[in-house]
Amino acid sequence: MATLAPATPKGDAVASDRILRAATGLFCERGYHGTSVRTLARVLRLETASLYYHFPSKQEILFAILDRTLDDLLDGLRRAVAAADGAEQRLRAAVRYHVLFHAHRRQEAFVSHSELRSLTPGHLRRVVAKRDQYEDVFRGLLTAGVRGGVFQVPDVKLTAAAILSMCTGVALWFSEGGRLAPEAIAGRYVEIIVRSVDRRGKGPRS
Amino acid sequence: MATLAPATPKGDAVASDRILRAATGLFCERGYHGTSVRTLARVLRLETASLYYHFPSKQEILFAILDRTLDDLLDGLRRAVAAADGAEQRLRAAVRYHVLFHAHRRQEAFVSHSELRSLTPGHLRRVVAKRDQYEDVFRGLLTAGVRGGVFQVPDVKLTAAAILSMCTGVALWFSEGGRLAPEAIAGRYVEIIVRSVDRRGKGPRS
DNA sequence: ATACCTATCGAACGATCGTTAGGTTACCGG
DNA sequence: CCGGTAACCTAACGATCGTTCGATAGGTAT
Repeated sequence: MATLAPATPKGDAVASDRILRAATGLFCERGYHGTSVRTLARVLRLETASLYYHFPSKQEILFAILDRTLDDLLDGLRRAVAAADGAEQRLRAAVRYHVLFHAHRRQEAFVSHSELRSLTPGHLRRVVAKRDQYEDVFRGLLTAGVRGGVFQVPDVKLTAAAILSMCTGVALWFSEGGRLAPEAIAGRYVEIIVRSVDRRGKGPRS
Repeated sequence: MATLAPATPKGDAVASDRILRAATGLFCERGYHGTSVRTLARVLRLETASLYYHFPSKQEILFAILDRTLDDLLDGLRRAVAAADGAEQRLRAAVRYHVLFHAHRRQEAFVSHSELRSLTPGHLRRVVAKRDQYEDVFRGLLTAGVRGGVFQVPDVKLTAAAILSMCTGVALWFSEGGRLAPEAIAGRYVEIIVRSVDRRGKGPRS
């Protein structure tokens, strides 16, 4: 199984990691523009000026969150897909990984989707490039399945976007103490998606 | 077919509608907290103070956008569902309407989802109540289909959330001049979703 | 002891925030 | 021609914004 926890090995993190974690929580809850540097500092029991020892600006904090999250997401996806064989199993692994990531690392995932618009143009370009790579993996999986006669997908680009929207939505409502555990949710989502792309499904006109 | 255009009949709108339209665009692009009242006024070629003749506060502008959008959304959905017969046709109509709404009124739909967190607690409560009603319609459609033996859905609540996430995602990427027209997208989404809930789909274990 | 580096602090900068008070214009019914 | 009202204006309020400056405490190496 791929790693889902953040990359910090030790119990208490480096100062910059503490900042990023607190910022992720606040950006998730109130948004980037809705969170002041003073509020972030107060949560960390620091003075405002101290933050600027670790990060040159508020914008760089946001970028660091998104950049790390996208790296982990893309890296984990490639691992998960590489560990599976066959088009259907690969798609199952990809969907499962995506859902688990969005459940376990809900705040980071949510911020990474909701605060794209708060990025500086240069930062946005870099983040979007990684997100496109991520989407390309899913398109590749669908295309492979279609070529292999396992899937029936009329429009690969559209279907990939639909699948990702659906799975990413988990980050909007998932709650740790909720009715369903991440693994259970992932299992359901895998079934829903595999059904919808399976060759043996019903045709376009009933 | 249900009405998808905003309720303003005349070519040039009332002042408050002009404000709401401009605010929707800005809130969609930069977010609520990322949009200043002065920016909104400049776009409208008004002075800042003039806005306060039409709305008592910035917060009320946001609420008006979300409240109207949710009303239109819920009203249109009920119309669309009522015009169809049978569980599958009703679900098709609901999905189609939802996708068309999120394509045609992309900005309002996007703001209604992304700026929930910027609402005052009291306003949030009212908006969430309407959103829950909306989701209940979809749950009801799925439940009816399961009872009627048309659908096979192991978890209605989860599936409804998944379907709505998927369709709502259209508002994130839809572009008016894009490759696919709203009707084409809606058609694809209907097929994807109907396939995934159809009784005759593959079982949970291949 | 001295020099240095890391991490923090108090205090303040100019800019911008949402909002308000009070005045001005244009039109409309009588 | 007049009173009233709708729609807008200029100007400013106190608060908060992101950021910077210079100082300081504690640890480590020389």
